[in-house]
Amino acid sequence: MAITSHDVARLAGVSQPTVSRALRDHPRVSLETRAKVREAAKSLGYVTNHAGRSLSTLSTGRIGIVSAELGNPFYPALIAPLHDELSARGYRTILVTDRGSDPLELETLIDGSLDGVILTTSEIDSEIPRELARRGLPMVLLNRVVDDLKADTCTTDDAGGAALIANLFADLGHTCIAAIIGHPNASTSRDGQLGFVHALAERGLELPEDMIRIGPFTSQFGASAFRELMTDGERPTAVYCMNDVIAIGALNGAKELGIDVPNDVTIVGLDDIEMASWSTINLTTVHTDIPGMARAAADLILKRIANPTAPPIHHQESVSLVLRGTHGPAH
Amino acid sequence: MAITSHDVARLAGVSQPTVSRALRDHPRVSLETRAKVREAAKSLGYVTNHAGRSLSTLSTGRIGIVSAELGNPFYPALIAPLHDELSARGYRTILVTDRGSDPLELETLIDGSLDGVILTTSEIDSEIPRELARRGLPMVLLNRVVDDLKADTCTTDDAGGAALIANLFADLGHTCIAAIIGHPNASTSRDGQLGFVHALAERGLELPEDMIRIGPFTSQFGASAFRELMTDGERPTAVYCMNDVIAIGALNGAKELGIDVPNDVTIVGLDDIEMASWSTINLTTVHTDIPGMARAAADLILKRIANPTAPPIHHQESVSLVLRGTHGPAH
DNA sequence: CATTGACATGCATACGTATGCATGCGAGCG
DNA sequence: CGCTCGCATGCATACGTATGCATGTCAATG
Repeated sequence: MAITSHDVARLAGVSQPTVSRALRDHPRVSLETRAKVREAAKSLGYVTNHAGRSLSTLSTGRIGIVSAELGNPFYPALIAPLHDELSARGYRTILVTDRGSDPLELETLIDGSLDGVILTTSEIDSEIPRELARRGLPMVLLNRVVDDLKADTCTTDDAGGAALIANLFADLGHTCIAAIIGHPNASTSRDGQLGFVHALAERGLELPEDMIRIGPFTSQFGASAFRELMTDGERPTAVYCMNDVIAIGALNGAKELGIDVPNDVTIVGLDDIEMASWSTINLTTVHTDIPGMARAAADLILKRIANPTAPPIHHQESVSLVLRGTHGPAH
Repeated sequence: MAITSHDVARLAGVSQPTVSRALRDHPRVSLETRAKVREAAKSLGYVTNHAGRSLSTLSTGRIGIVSAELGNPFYPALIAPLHDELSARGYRTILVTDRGSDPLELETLIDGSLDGVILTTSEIDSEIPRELARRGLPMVLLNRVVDDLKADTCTTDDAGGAALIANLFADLGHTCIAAIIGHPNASTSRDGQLGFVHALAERGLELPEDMIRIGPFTSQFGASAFRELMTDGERPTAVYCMNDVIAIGALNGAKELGIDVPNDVTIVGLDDIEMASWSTINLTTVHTDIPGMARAAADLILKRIANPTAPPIHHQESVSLVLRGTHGPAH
């Protein structure tokens, strides 16, 4: 059915190996033969079969990107530049959407169809990165990290970002402070929370238990957690949200309750996704260079593929405060 | 380096073909041997090599989804249920992000590494679907369609949705009506525009040239087009946006200009993505059953793979109006 | 006890490509 | 004119798995 290099060889009047060499510009094929083979291949519409090539070369030219939360715009924003960078370096990108407990996913990563894997949504106790490490598959942990694993990582300064916000709150005179935090098995949540609490403490402030809400990284959760915070017990005057999606959910919750932001309450996010800059949102948040982080991760995985035994590299992207319209002084 | 079925065979004391059969529960392998092989495979951590299997069976168990605009939340919302449905039916999903003129992309689709392809962002004159058709690769056109091609399609009733909006505008008494439309080489744009103009005409209304803005499906374009419409010449009192992302951009533009929605102007979108229901957005729009459409597309591609020569099927998803907070009567 | 048949397994090979090695050819040199 | 060398190409094979066919074993049957 499909056209093979044997078909091309027959048409060009050469052997199959010569076709293989000619199409990849092997220097030991005469220019004349190369042209003849090229023409035959073109006229037949020949495309090198991936399974055959991959079986023969024991490499695939494909890198997997594992992401669980495509619905969170942070991830598409991360994946697009990753794809572009890898593509420019001659690698194809396979997006593996990790939808929870699908055992097929792990197999997809280790069945030999990928040269390397970039994990973006690992949890602290994830088995997948450990299994990949065990099998020696080149891997980069992007964004979220896993404990006690010798692997390349590429992260943002979550603790530093949280500290920026803690100091902003302190500068604005807030004393009753709340936080809406992502699930704690994401390293970003853990590091952000620790960084936040630590920085508050340095300013003589604290984050009491009942001012913390923990849940998924969704706007729905942001909204419901915010409503809870504003209706149960004492009302906070400033709310730190672990990412922009949660923060936007909190803004939705405020709208529903008729609470004015920033006059009644300050809401701040983290990531600076594109939506945060929309006029209808106008969220004060912490900026990270997402494309820059993606390019660094692309670089790391290619280095790792080239040299599987080099010591692990840890790249950390710096952060900066973006003051927009959702913060204000304590009243 | 990697474990092969030969290694398992050696450990289990059987031949390689027996390993192959045992692991796939071939009935002609004794239960005893199956257990022995399973144990050997498990202890070695054996995973079937994809290239080998694919080369031998001439099928891959993988379906490609081609999407260009992951940043538009419509597509992740479409891809997630597609992935789930295909996964439940035993197929893996490969997301191929089509980033414009990358010639590698086409090769990725036709190099034999996919059993079928679902195209979500084809343009009317796209070469890719035609090339796939020429090569007889099973294919479904989802969301956007291509002219003069015998292929399965799965679309929403774009013209019907646009007509719902036209009638809403007419019912509300609007006479000065504008439209912000996506690029015209997307079939959804063309059909939506035609349906809109036609339905307006039936109500004795029209859409003048200078009330139309055409551009990409982004919120940035929605905002800039809206600002133009409100500052050049006569001001429309109702603006039809070709999708929710553009509509939200228009809302941003309105905010920047200090224009009140819906008192000063009516803005309506199309798709009913999740963001449209957020309290901070609260967009009046047209609802489509996105997961339902995805499931239908999954069904179509699997049917097509099972029977490549059956006549093409055209699935159309119906639509309904969702009245929220961005429409109002003409003043 | 010989024959048949069901059943379990192994052998050989195919899938498509890439590569080490051998071969053949022509030119250059002594 | 014969030898050597370089270059272009073909041959054989490897990559890992799946499958048609042949083979072997054992129990049941006449």
